[in-house]
Amino acid sequence: MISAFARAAGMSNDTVRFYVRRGLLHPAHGSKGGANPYQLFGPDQLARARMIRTAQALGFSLREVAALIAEYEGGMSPERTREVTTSQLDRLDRQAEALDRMRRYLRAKLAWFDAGATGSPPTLDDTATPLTELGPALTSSTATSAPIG
Amino acid sequence: MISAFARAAGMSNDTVRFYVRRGLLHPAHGSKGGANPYQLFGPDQLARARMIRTAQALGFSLREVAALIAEYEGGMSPERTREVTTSQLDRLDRQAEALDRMRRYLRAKLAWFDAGATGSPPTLDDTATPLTELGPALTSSTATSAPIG
DNA sequence: GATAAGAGTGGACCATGGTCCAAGGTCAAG
DNA sequence: CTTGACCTTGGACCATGGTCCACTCTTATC
Repeated sequence: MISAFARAAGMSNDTVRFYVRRGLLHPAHGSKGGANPYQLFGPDQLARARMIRTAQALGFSLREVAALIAEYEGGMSPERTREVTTSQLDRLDRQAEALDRMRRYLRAKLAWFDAGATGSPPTLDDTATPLTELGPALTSSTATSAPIG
Repeated sequence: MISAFARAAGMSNDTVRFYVRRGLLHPAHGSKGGANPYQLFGPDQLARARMIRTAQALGFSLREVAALIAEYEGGMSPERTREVTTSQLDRLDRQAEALDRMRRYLRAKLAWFDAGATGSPPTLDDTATPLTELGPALTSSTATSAPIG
């Protein structure tokens, strides 16, 4: 039953089918269903589904997730795997930095709030780590200070 | 000059215009340009552009970023602001957890690699914190263990 | 004053990640 | 053998976040 799996994975049946079509999940095929046989999802696929969600939440596109999975399942050369892993880690490290800054800011804001919202509010101070949409490279943002335009 | 700004912000002119249309940036209008006056972007808008990128990288949609900005610029009631801030922080906390797990996994993987890729490879161990696509609520994923389907 | 560079507008177009039918097959229960 | 629940496939449709293009208007340079 695809729907039991979908429920367990926290996604819709359609999404599960979508992922199967995209090659992100590959269920087994049982004897039921005649032509158009029913799909069978084992615990491995459940783990995979969760990994997809996590990776997605971390900003990976489905295409990237597919690569991650291929790598995870040993479909690549060791060198390439290392390379991919390193760059992913890099990206996540930068993301963690941005995340921490944002969290600090929000916490400071709440604290400021609880202290009566007096004085000047905290600041995001976004001058460091611009992180261009998680792209592979950092943007060399030349921080101009005079009104641009 | 919109293009100088766009370059400084690390996005295309079209993207800048897109954000302006979406109300995420609001440039001043100078005397130049006759009808269709030219847009002027000050340093505040640059900071804002960077904030947008960061928030986006953290998984916020443009709609959410707009809310964030409205809040940031004092367009909401204190209560509502607190509420929004709290839920954002919550979400980021969960995301940070997922991120750390992923980073630990990748680091372990690299270490395992450098140690000669011997024995069993590390595991993501995704059983905790499913985080349904950063959504507002956690999915109550009843972890079934037998083949589902 | 001609001309190129750059700005503005409006609308078409695109990829991603789903979501939603409709049509038809299968299965378990009664 | 009918009924209802569930499956499959195929294709249409949708929101998001841009990107591209054509056309027109300014502005700066010669």
